[in-house]
Amino acid sequence: MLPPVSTPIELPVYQPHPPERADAARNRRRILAAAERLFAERGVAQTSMDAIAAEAGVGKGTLFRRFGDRASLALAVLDEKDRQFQDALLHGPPPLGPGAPPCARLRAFGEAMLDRLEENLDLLLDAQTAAGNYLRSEPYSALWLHVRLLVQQARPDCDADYTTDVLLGALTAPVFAHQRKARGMDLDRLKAGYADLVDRLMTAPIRAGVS
Amino acid sequence: MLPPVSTPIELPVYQPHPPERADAARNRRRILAAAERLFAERGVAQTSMDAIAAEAGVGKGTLFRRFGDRASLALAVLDEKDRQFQDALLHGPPPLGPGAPPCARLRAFGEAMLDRLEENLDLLLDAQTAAGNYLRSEPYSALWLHVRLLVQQARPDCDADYTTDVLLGALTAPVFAHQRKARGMDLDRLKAGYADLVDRLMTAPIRAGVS
DNA sequence: ATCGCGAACGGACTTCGGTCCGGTTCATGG
DNA sequence: CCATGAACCGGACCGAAGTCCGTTCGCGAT
Repeated sequence: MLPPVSTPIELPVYQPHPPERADAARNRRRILAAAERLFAERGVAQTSMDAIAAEAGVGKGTLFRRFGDRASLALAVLDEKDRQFQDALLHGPPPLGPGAPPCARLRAFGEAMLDRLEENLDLLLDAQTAAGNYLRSEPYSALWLHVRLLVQQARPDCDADYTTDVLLGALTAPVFAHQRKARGMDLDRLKAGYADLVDRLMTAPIRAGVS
Repeated sequence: MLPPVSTPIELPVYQPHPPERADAARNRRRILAAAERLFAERGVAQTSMDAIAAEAGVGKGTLFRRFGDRASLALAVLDEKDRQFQDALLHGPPPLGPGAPPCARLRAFGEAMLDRLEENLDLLLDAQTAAGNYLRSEPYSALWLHVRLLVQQARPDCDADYTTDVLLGALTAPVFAHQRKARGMDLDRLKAGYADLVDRLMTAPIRAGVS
């Protein structure tokens, strides 16, 4: 039990970003602004990369140089939008922020994430549809570490890595979209379901035998 | 508590498939064979739809007419490969098949699914990377109903729909790929984690309060 | 102020998934 | 055996993602 924390291949090395050139910074801002605008006015799925480049007054090559691919751009736009969410987690008031017991924080986290999904579903779908590259992204890693820490505090006797994956897997954009749209489950039901999930995972008897 | 089973928009109507024309059937077989061959010999990701059409000696239009899109083709190929898995679930020996207690069947199901993921990861990644169209597919629905039934039997006092999503969410191709490749978790650890997940979800105290 | 270099730029180009539509083929009724 | 129309075929075509590479330009050094 309790397998070691695996840091298998590459741990997140500090990247000393050689300082960004002035025009590069300008273009990055332009691109993000253009993307945000177009996403808002005609929908994420209806917006091509060419259109964003044009709207930003920038070549396509520049766009891809800075953001790599469509999913990463979506992620970057999203990142701007919920930077506040990011540090509500770290420095905000309880129960989302520090100060509340870990279980309560996990529940609050789920609720906040579900609201976020409801709010930015298109963007999140786009960002997560790169066949798992999303799971390697920096924003996801941050969420993962956050949850993992809480899990470890609340339930030191389980495989925290795995449990974290389960909890975050339940807050995935495609799953959420399906629950919400195809099955018509409403937001409150999902919140209740998640809260119950946390409860059950965190309060279950230790290593229950077969049933 | 216990929200009603939602059958929101369209329930699966029986489609009386007007009988398939001879040439159509022949081409479908050719395409599946070609796809399987190319996937095997040069990898799923490296195989374009054009290449499959060419290998099958068939026009591109035909390919897309029969399978709709890339993900669906992957799913069809997969379906051929694990038809046996499908009915091991329904008619095979316990604990996978009927006869064992639901909890045991859920654990066996997870183990089998993980083996399946290990075996056909590329194919499954491809099939599931259609931004959630996979979740509407027939094979997925079958798995979902299977798990849902077991959940309901093992734990009649919870939101079975939601719990089912959680259990299947933990067996998703992108998550599996990330656990396996990026984090280097081995298969046994995942199996243990899933079994423990089932245990915790099914044996947790009823409606535990806050902690 | 000038120079030189490497990073940044941008748009033509390639690739590939997916659609369209005119021509062909299969199955059925006469 | 033939007429007929529905279903099917195939490849030209399209739009969008992502790459390439010759050109430009910011910026530290002289």
